[in-house]
Amino acid sequence: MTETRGKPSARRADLVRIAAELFAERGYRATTVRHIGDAAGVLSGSLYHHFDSKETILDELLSSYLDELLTTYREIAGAEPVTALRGLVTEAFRSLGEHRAAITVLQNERTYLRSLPRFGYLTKADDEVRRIWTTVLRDGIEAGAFRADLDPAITYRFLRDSVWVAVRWFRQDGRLSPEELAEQYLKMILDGITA
Amino acid sequence: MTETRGKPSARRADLVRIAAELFAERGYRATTVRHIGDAAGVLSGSLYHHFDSKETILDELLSSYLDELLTTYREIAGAEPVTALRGLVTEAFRSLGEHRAAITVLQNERTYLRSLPRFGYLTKADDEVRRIWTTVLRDGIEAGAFRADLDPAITYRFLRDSVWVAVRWFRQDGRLSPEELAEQYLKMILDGITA
DNA sequence: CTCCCGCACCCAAGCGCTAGCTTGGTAGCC
DNA sequence: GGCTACCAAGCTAGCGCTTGGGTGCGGGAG
Repeated sequence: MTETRGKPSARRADLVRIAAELFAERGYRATTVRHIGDAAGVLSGSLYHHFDSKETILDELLSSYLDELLTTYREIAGAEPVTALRGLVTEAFRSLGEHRAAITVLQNERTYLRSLPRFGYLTKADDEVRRIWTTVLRDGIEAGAFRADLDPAITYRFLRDSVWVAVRWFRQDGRLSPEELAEQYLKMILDGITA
Repeated sequence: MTETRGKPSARRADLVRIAAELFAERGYRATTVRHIGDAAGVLSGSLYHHFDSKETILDELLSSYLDELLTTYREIAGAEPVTALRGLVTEAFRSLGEHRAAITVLQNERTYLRSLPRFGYLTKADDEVRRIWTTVLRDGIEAGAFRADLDPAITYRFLRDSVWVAVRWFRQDGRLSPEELAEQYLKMILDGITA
Protein backbone atom coordinates (compact mmCIF):
# COMPACT_ATOMS: atom_id res chain seq x y z
CA MET A 1 0.00 0.00 0.00
CA THR A 2 0.87 3.65 -0.40
CA GLU A 3 3.92 3.14 -2.56
CA THR A 4 6.18 6.15 -2.59
CA ARG A 5 7.17 5.61 -6.21
CA GLY A 6 5.60 3.82 -9.13
CA LYS A 7 1.91 3.12 -9.49
CA PRO A 8 1.05 6.10 -11.66
CA SER A 9 -2.62 5.97 -10.75
CA ALA A 10 -4.61 8.72 -12.44
CA ARG A 11 -6.13 9.81 -9.16
CA ARG A 12 -2.71 10.07 -7.63
CA ALA A 13 -1.50 12.32 -10.44
CA ASP A 14 -4.62 14.46 -10.04
CA LEU A 15 -3.92 14.91 -6.36
CA VAL A 16 -0.35 15.98 -7.06
CA ARG A 17 -1.59 18.62 -9.47
CA ILE A 18 -4.20 19.87 -7.00
CA ALA A 19 -1.66 20.05 -4.19
CA ALA A 20 0.87 21.72 -6.46
CA GLU A 21 -1.43 24.67 -7.10
CA LEU A 22 -1.94 25.15 -3.38
CA PHE A 23 1.78 24.84 -2.64
CA ALA A 24 2.50 27.53 -5.22
CA GLU A 25 -0.21 29.89 -3.98
CA ARG A 26 0.20 29.64 -0.24
CA GLY A 27 3.59 28.03 0.17
CA TYR A 28 4.33 24.40 0.98
CA ARG A 29 4.44 24.76 4.73
CA ALA A 30 1.40 26.99 4.90
CA THR A 31 -0.64 24.50 2.90
CA THR A 32 -2.23 21.93 5.18
CA VAL A 33 -3.34 18.44 4.28
CA ARG A 34 -6.85 19.59 5.10
CA HIS A 35 -6.56 22.29 2.41
CA ILE A 36 -5.48 19.68 -0.09
CA GLY A 37 -8.30 17.37 0.92
CA ASP A 38 -10.87 20.14 0.57
CA ALA A 39 -9.62 21.09 -2.87
CA ALA A 40 -9.72 17.45 -3.95
CA GLY A 41 -13.12 16.79 -2.43
CA VAL A 42 -11.97 14.23 0.13
CA LEU A 43 -11.14 14.20 3.81
CA SER A 44 -7.53 14.89 4.71
CA GLY A 45 -7.01 11.39 6.04
CA SER A 46 -7.95 9.89 2.68
CA LEU A 47 -4.85 11.41 1.12
CA TYR A 48 -2.83 8.89 3.07
CA HIS A 49 -4.24 6.10 1.00
CA HIS A 50 -2.25 7.55 -1.92
CA PHE A 51 0.78 9.09 -0.24
CA ASP A 52 2.54 8.21 2.96
CA SER A 53 3.27 11.82 3.82
CA LYS A 54 2.81 15.40 2.68
CA GLU A 55 6.50 15.43 1.79
CA THR A 56 5.94 12.61 -0.66
CA ILE A 57 3.47 14.73 -2.63
CA LEU A 58 5.99 17.53 -2.90
CA ASP A 59 8.77 15.11 -3.76
CA GLU A 60 6.80 13.74 -6.69
CA LEU A 61 6.16 17.27 -7.93
CA LEU A 62 9.75 18.48 -7.69
CA SER A 63 11.63 15.43 -8.87
CA SER A 64 9.52 15.03 -11.99
CA TYR A 65 10.17 18.66 -12.91
CA LEU A 66 13.90 18.41 -12.30
CA ASP A 67 14.19 15.19 -14.27
CA GLU A 68 12.63 16.80 -17.30
CA LEU A 69 14.60 20.04 -17.01
CA LEU A 70 17.96 18.33 -16.73
CA THR A 71 17.24 16.01 -19.64
CA THR A 72 16.44 18.97 -21.89
CA TYR A 73 19.38 21.00 -20.61
CA ARG A 74 21.87 18.23 -21.33
CA GLU A 75 20.78 18.21 -24.96
CA ILE A 76 20.98 21.98 -25.36
CA ALA A 77 24.37 22.26 -23.71
CA GLY A 78 26.19 20.71 -26.66
CA ALA A 79 25.46 23.50 -29.12
CA GLU A 80 27.58 26.52 -30.02
CA PRO A 81 27.67 29.06 -27.12
CA VAL A 82 25.28 31.78 -28.30
CA THR A 83 22.82 29.21 -29.61
CA ALA A 84 23.12 27.24 -26.39
CA LEU A 85 22.51 30.32 -24.25
CA ARG A 86 19.45 31.23 -26.29
CA GLY A 87 18.28 27.66 -25.86
CA LEU A 88 18.78 27.67 -22.09
CA VAL A 89 16.88 30.92 -21.65
CA THR A 90 14.06 29.90 -23.96
CA GLU A 91 13.70 26.49 -22.35
CA ALA A 92 13.60 28.12 -18.93
CA PHE A 93 10.70 30.34 -19.95
CA ARG A 94 8.95 27.46 -21.67
CA SER A 95 9.19 25.39 -18.49
CA LEU A 96 7.66 28.27 -16.54
CA GLY A 97 4.39 27.50 -18.25
CA GLU A 98 4.29 23.78 -17.68
CA HIS A 99 5.91 23.64 -14.27
CA ARG A 100 4.92 26.94 -12.74
CA ALA A 101 3.93 25.41 -9.43
CA ALA A 102 7.09 23.36 -8.99
CA ILE A 103 9.33 26.29 -9.87
CA THR A 104 7.46 28.62 -7.54
CA VAL A 105 7.90 26.27 -4.61
CA LEU A 106 11.57 25.85 -5.40
CA GLN A 107 12.08 29.60 -5.61
CA ASN A 108 10.33 30.38 -2.36
CA GLU A 109 11.39 27.53 -0.13
CA ARG A 110 14.62 26.20 -1.59
CA THR A 111 16.76 26.91 1.46
CA TYR A 112 14.29 25.23 3.78
CA LEU A 113 13.81 22.21 1.52
CA ARG A 114 17.53 21.72 1.14
CA SER A 115 17.77 21.28 4.90
CA LEU A 116 15.56 18.21 4.66
CA PRO A 117 17.54 14.99 4.02
CA ARG A 118 14.88 13.81 1.64
CA PHE A 119 15.45 16.73 -0.71
CA GLY A 120 19.20 16.44 -0.86
CA TYR A 121 18.89 15.89 -4.60
CA LEU A 122 17.96 19.55 -4.97
CA THR A 123 21.55 20.52 -4.29
CA LYS A 124 22.80 17.99 -6.83
CA ALA A 125 20.41 19.34 -9.46
CA ASP A 126 21.47 22.92 -8.68
CA ASP A 127 25.08 21.93 -9.16
CA GLU A 128 24.47 20.34 -12.54
CA VAL A 129 22.44 23.31 -13.77
CA ARG A 130 25.20 25.65 -12.66
CA ARG A 131 27.83 23.51 -14.38
CA ILE A 132 25.90 23.56 -17.65
CA TRP A 133 25.36 27.33 -17.69
CA THR A 134 28.87 28.29 -16.65
CA THR A 135 30.39 25.95 -19.21
CA VAL A 136 28.36 27.62 -21.95
CA LEU A 137 29.43 31.04 -20.68
CA ARG A 138 33.09 30.13 -20.36
CA ASP A 139 33.17 28.56 -23.83
CA GLY A 140 31.51 31.65 -25.23
CA ILE A 141 34.02 33.97 -23.61
CA GLU A 142 36.94 31.93 -24.92
CA ALA A 143 35.43 31.81 -28.38
CA GLY A 144 35.04 35.58 -28.34
CA ALA A 145 31.24 35.47 -28.48
CA PHE A 146 30.78 36.98 -25.01
CA ARG A 147 32.65 39.88 -23.44
CA ALA A 148 36.05 38.99 -22.05
CA ASP A 149 35.58 41.08 -18.91
CA LEU A 150 32.70 38.99 -17.60
CA ASP A 151 32.97 36.88 -14.48
CA PRO A 152 31.31 33.56 -15.44
CA ALA A 153 30.14 32.85 -11.88
CA ILE A 154 28.53 36.25 -11.39
CA THR A 155 27.09 36.26 -14.88
CA TYR A 156 25.57 32.84 -14.34
CA ARG A 157 23.86 33.87 -11.13
CA PHE A 158 22.62 37.04 -12.77
CA LEU A 159 21.11 35.15 -15.71
CA ARG A 160 19.70 32.30 -13.68
CA ASP A 161 18.04 34.58 -11.17
CA SER A 162 16.72 37.00 -13.77
CA VAL A 163 15.02 34.27 -15.72
CA TRP A 164 13.68 31.99 -13.03
CA VAL A 165 12.40 34.67 -10.72
CA ALA A 166 10.07 35.69 -13.53
CA VAL A 167 7.85 32.86 -12.29
CA ARG A 168 6.52 35.37 -9.80
CA TRP A 169 4.65 37.32 -12.40
CA PHE A 170 4.66 35.07 -15.47
CA ARG A 171 1.25 33.77 -16.50
CA GLN A 172 0.74 31.12 -19.15
CA ASP A 173 -2.13 33.09 -20.66
CA GLY A 174 -0.41 36.46 -20.56
CA ARG A 175 -0.05 38.72 -23.57
CA LEU A 176 3.40 37.34 -24.33
CA SER A 177 4.16 33.70 -25.07
CA PRO A 178 7.17 32.08 -23.38
CA GLU A 179 9.12 32.37 -26.62
CA GLU A 180 8.31 36.07 -27.05
CA LEU A 181 9.23 36.74 -23.45
CA ALA A 182 12.49 34.87 -23.89
CA GLU A 183 13.20 37.08 -26.91
CA GLN A 184 12.64 40.26 -24.86
CA TYR A 185 14.94 38.96 -22.15
CA LEU A 186 17.62 37.84 -24.60
CA LYS A 187 17.53 41.27 -26.22
CA MET A 188 18.33 42.89 -22.88
CA ILE A 189 20.79 40.25 -21.77
CA LEU A 190 22.77 40.03 -24.99
CA ASP A 191 22.81 43.65 -26.12
CA GLY A 192 21.93 45.64 -23.01
CA ILE A 193 19.32 48.32 -22.54
CA THR A 194 21.41 51.28 -23.69
CA ALA A 195 20.39 52.85 -26.99
CA MET B 1 3.20 47.99 28.65
CA THR B 2 4.44 46.22 25.57
CA GLU B 3 4.09 49.24 23.39
CA THR B 4 4.00 48.33 19.72
CA ARG B 5 5.85 51.48 18.74
CA GLY B 6 8.20 53.83 20.46
CA LYS B 7 10.33 52.86 23.42
CA PRO B 8 13.47 51.91 21.51
CA SER B 9 14.82 49.75 24.32
CA ALA B 10 18.20 48.26 23.52
CA ARG B 11 17.02 44.80 24.47
CA ARG B 12 14.05 45.15 22.16
CA ALA B 13 16.28 46.08 19.24
CA ASP B 14 18.52 43.13 20.02
CA LEU B 15 15.58 40.77 19.92
CA VAL B 16 14.49 42.11 16.54
CA ARG B 17 17.96 41.47 15.16
CA ILE B 18 18.05 37.96 16.59
CA ALA B 19 14.62 37.14 15.23
CA ALA B 20 15.51 38.66 11.86
CA GLU B 21 18.36 36.23 11.35
CA LEU B 22 16.09 33.29 12.10
CA PHE B 23 13.34 34.62 9.84
CA ALA B 24 15.82 34.92 7.01
CA GLU B 25 17.33 31.47 7.55
CA ARG B 26 14.25 29.37 8.17
CA GLY B 27 11.43 31.56 6.96
CA TYR B 28 9.04 33.64 9.05
CA ARG B 29 6.35 31.01 9.47
CA ALA B 30 8.80 28.20 10.10
CA THR B 31 10.48 30.19 12.86
CA THR B 32 8.73 29.63 16.16
CA VAL B 33 8.69 31.93 19.13
CA ARG B 34 10.51 29.17 20.98
CA HIS B 35 13.32 29.33 18.42
CA ILE B 36 13.60 33.05 18.96
CA GLY B 37 13.58 32.62 22.70
CA ASP B 38 16.31 29.97 22.54
CA ALA B 39 18.50 32.16 20.34
CA ALA B 40 18.00 35.08 22.72
CA GLY B 41 18.54 33.02 25.85
CA VAL B 42 15.05 33.47 27.28
CA LEU B 43 11.85 31.46 27.40
CA SER B 44 9.41 32.07 24.58
CA GLY B 45 6.84 33.64 26.85
CA SER B 46 9.31 36.31 27.90
CA LEU B 47 9.28 37.73 24.40
CA TYR B 48 5.77 38.95 25.09
CA HIS B 49 7.09 41.41 27.58
CA HIS B 50 8.65 43.26 24.64
CA PHE B 51 6.26 42.52 21.77
CA ASP B 52 2.57 41.77 21.74
CA SER B 53 2.88 39.27 18.92
CA LYS B 54 5.31 37.55 16.58
CA GLU B 55 3.90 39.71 13.80
CA THR B 56 4.97 42.82 15.65
CA ILE B 57 8.60 41.68 15.54
CA LEU B 58 8.41 41.19 11.80
CA ASP B 59 6.59 44.46 11.33
CA GLU B 60 9.34 46.37 13.08
CA LEU B 61 11.92 44.69 10.85
CA LEU B 62 10.17 45.30 7.54
CA SER B 63 8.82 48.78 8.07
CA SER B 64 12.14 50.18 9.17
CA TYR B 65 13.79 48.79 6.06
CA LEU B 66 11.12 50.10 3.72
CA ASP B 67 11.18 53.53 5.31
CA GLU B 68 14.89 53.86 4.69
CA LEU B 69 14.74 52.46 1.17
CA LEU B 70 11.96 54.75 0.01
CA THR B 71 13.62 57.82 1.49
CA THR B 72 16.81 57.10 -0.43
CA TYR B 73 14.96 56.21 -3.62
CA ARG B 74 13.00 59.46 -3.64
CA GLU B 75 16.23 61.40 -3.59
CA ILE B 76 17.83 59.38 -6.38
CA ALA B 77 14.78 59.51 -8.64
CA GLY B 78 15.27 63.18 -9.50
CA ALA B 79 18.52 62.76 -11.39
CA GLU B 80 19.08 62.30 -15.12
CA PRO B 81 17.92 58.83 -16.31
CA VAL B 82 21.20 56.93 -16.68
CA THR B 83 22.58 58.42 -13.47
CA ALA B 84 19.34 57.65 -11.69
CA LEU B 85 19.33 54.04 -12.89
CA ARG B 86 22.91 53.59 -11.76
CA GLY B 87 21.91 55.05 -8.42
CA LEU B 88 18.91 52.76 -8.01
CA VAL B 89 20.95 49.65 -8.77
CA THR B 90 23.84 50.67 -6.55
CA GLU B 91 21.56 51.57 -3.67
CA ALA B 92 19.77 48.24 -4.00
CA PHE B 93 23.05 46.33 -3.63
CA ARG B 94 24.16 48.54 -0.79
CA SER B 95 20.93 47.82 1.08
CA LEU B 96 21.50 44.09 0.60
CA GLY B 97 24.32 44.33 3.11
CA GLU B 98 22.53 46.25 5.81
CA HIS B 99 19.09 44.75 5.45
CA ARG B 100 19.79 41.25 4.23
CA ALA B 101 17.35 39.62 6.63
CA ALA B 102 14.46 41.96 5.86
CA ILE B 103 14.94 41.63 2.10
CA THR B 104 15.17 37.86 2.30
CA VAL B 105 11.90 37.61 4.18
CA LEU B 106 10.23 39.93 1.69
CA GLN B 107 11.52 37.93 -1.25
CA ASN B 108 10.41 34.58 0.10
CA GLU B 109 7.09 35.36 1.71
CA ARG B 110 5.84 38.51 0.04
CA THR B 111 2.63 36.98 -1.32
CA TYR B 112 1.72 35.49 2.04
CA LEU B 113 2.51 38.65 3.96
CA ARG B 114 0.49 40.78 1.59
CA SER B 115 -2.56 38.73 2.50
CA LEU B 116 -2.29 39.88 6.10
CA PRO B 117 -4.14 43.15 6.76
CA ARG B 118 -1.34 44.33 8.97
CA PHE B 119 1.14 44.26 6.10
CA GLY B 120 -0.99 46.10 3.60
CA TYR B 121 1.71 48.75 3.44
CA LEU B 122 3.89 46.29 1.55
CA THR B 123 1.70 46.72 -1.51
CA LYS B 124 1.89 50.49 -1.20
CA ALA B 125 5.66 50.36 -0.97
CA ASP B 126 5.86 48.03 -3.96
CA ASP B 127 3.76 50.45 -5.96
CA GLU B 128 5.96 53.40 -5.15
CA VAL B 129 9.13 51.51 -5.96
CA ARG B 130 7.64 50.42 -9.28
CA ARG B 131 6.55 53.97 -10.03
CA ILE B 132 10.05 55.31 -9.39
CA TRP B 133 11.84 52.73 -11.55
CA THR B 134 9.41 52.87 -14.47
CA THR B 135 9.49 56.66 -14.49
CA VAL B 136 13.27 56.58 -14.77
CA LEU B 137 13.05 54.02 -17.57
CA ARG B 138 10.34 55.89 -19.47
CA ASP B 139 12.19 59.20 -19.19
CA GLY B 140 15.37 57.49 -20.39
CA ILE B 141 13.63 55.97 -23.40
CA GLU B 142 12.09 59.32 -24.36
CA ALA B 143 15.41 61.08 -23.94
CA GLY B 144 17.06 58.50 -26.19
CA ALA B 145 19.30 57.15 -23.47
CA PHE B 146 17.67 53.70 -23.42
CA ARG B 147 16.57 51.60 -26.38
CA ALA B 148 13.26 52.60 -27.91
CA ASP B 149 12.09 49.01 -28.34
CA LEU B 150 12.03 48.29 -24.60
CA ASP B 151 8.80 47.64 -22.75
CA PRO B 152 9.17 49.68 -19.52
CA ALA B 153 7.01 47.28 -17.50
CA ILE B 154 8.91 44.17 -18.53
CA THR B 155 12.24 45.93 -18.23
CA TYR B 156 11.39 47.10 -14.73
CA ARG B 157 10.47 43.63 -13.54
CA PHE B 158 13.58 42.24 -15.15
CA LEU B 159 15.84 44.74 -13.41
CA ARG B 160 14.11 44.66 -10.07
CA ASP B 161 14.11 40.88 -9.88
CA SER B 162 17.66 40.50 -11.13
CA VAL B 163 19.02 42.83 -8.51
CA TRP B 164 16.97 41.97 -5.43
CA VAL B 165 17.03 38.24 -5.87
CA ALA B 166 20.80 38.48 -5.47
CA VAL B 167 20.07 38.52 -1.75
CA ARG B 168 20.04 34.75 -1.98
CA TRP B 169 23.75 34.53 -2.53
CA PHE B 170 25.09 37.98 -1.62
CA ARG B 171 27.30 38.07 1.44
CA GLN B 172 28.45 41.28 3.06
CA ASP B 173 31.96 39.87 3.48
CA GLY B 174 32.23 38.45 -0.03
CA ARG B 175 35.10 39.17 -2.38
CA LEU B 176 33.16 41.97 -4.06
CA SER B 177 31.80 45.04 -2.32
CA PRO B 178 28.23 46.12 -3.02
CA GLU B 179 29.54 48.90 -5.24
CA GLU B 180 31.75 46.56 -7.27
CA LEU B 181 28.90 44.13 -7.65
CA ALA B 182 26.60 46.91 -8.80
CA GLU B 183 29.21 47.84 -11.41
CA GLN B 184 29.31 44.27 -12.73
CA TYR B 185 25.53 44.18 -12.96
CA LEU B 186 25.31 47.61 -14.59
CA LYS B 187 27.86 46.52 -17.18
CA MET B 188 25.62 43.62 -18.17
CA ILE B 189 22.38 45.52 -17.91
CA LEU B 190 23.46 48.60 -19.81
CA ASP B 191 25.70 47.12 -22.51
CA GLY B 192 24.80 43.42 -22.57
CA ILE B 193 27.03 40.39 -22.44
CA THR B 194 27.80 40.14 -26.15
CA ALA B 195 31.37 40.96 -27.15
C1' DC C 1 22.94 55.85 54.45
C1' DT C 2 19.13 53.09 54.57
C1' DC C 3 14.71 51.63 53.26
C1' DC C 4 11.45 50.63 50.02
C1' DC C 5 8.90 50.99 46.01
C1' DG C 6 8.36 50.82 41.00
C1' DC C 7 9.86 49.12 36.88
C1' DA C 8 12.23 46.33 33.37
C1' DC C 9 12.99 41.83 32.60
C1' DC C 10 12.28 37.20 32.95
C1' DC C 11 10.50 32.27 34.52
C1' DA C 12 7.17 28.36 35.11
C1' DA C 13 3.26 26.44 33.69
C1' DG C 14 -0.18 25.78 30.83
C1' DC C 15 -4.30 27.11 27.66
C1' DG C 16 -6.76 26.53 23.20
C1' DC C 17 -5.94 25.28 18.80
C1' DT C 18 -4.34 23.13 14.63
C1' DA C 19 -0.83 20.53 12.41
C1' DG C 20 0.37 15.87 10.12
C1' DC C 21 -0.91 11.43 10.52
C1' DT C 22 -3.32 6.76 12.14
C1' DT C 23 -6.80 3.36 12.62
C1' DG C 24 -10.77 0.55 11.73
C1' DG C 25 -14.21 0.12 8.84
C1' DT C 26 -17.11 0.38 4.39
C1' DA C 27 -19.08 0.96 -0.58
C1' DG C 28 -18.51 -0.39 -5.19
C1' DC C 29 -16.28 -2.63 -9.01
C1' DC C 30 -13.68 -6.46 -11.58
C1' DG D 1 -13.56 -11.88 -2.62
C1' DG D 2 -10.04 -8.96 -3.04
C1' DC D 3 -8.71 -4.25 -4.38
C1' DT D 4 -9.21 0.72 -4.85
C1' DA D 5 -10.82 4.69 -2.91
C1' DC D 6 -12.70 6.77 0.67
C1' DC D 7 -15.02 8.15 5.56
C1' DA D 8 -15.32 8.95 10.64
C1' DA D 9 -13.01 9.74 14.53
C1' DG D 10 -9.33 10.81 16.99
C1' DC D 11 -4.26 10.71 18.40
C1' DT D 12 0.11 13.38 19.66
C1' DA D 13 3.12 17.18 19.04
C1' DG D 14 3.88 21.66 18.65
C1' DC D 15 2.08 26.21 17.68
C1' DG D 16 1.29 31.38 19.41
C1' DC D 17 0.16 33.35 23.40
C1' DT D 18 -1.43 34.20 28.57
C1' DT D 19 -1.09 34.40 33.41
C1' DG D 20 0.80 35.02 37.91
C1' DG D 21 4.71 35.53 40.10
C1' DG D 22 9.77 36.42 41.05
C1' DT D 23 14.36 39.09 40.82
C1' DG D 24 17.64 42.81 40.64
C1' DC D 25 18.44 47.68 40.16
C1' DG D 26 17.89 52.78 40.35
C1' DG D 27 16.07 56.71 42.74
C1' DG D 28 13.40 59.43 46.07
C1' DA D 29 11.92 59.85 51.18
C1' DG D 30 13.29 59.61 55.86
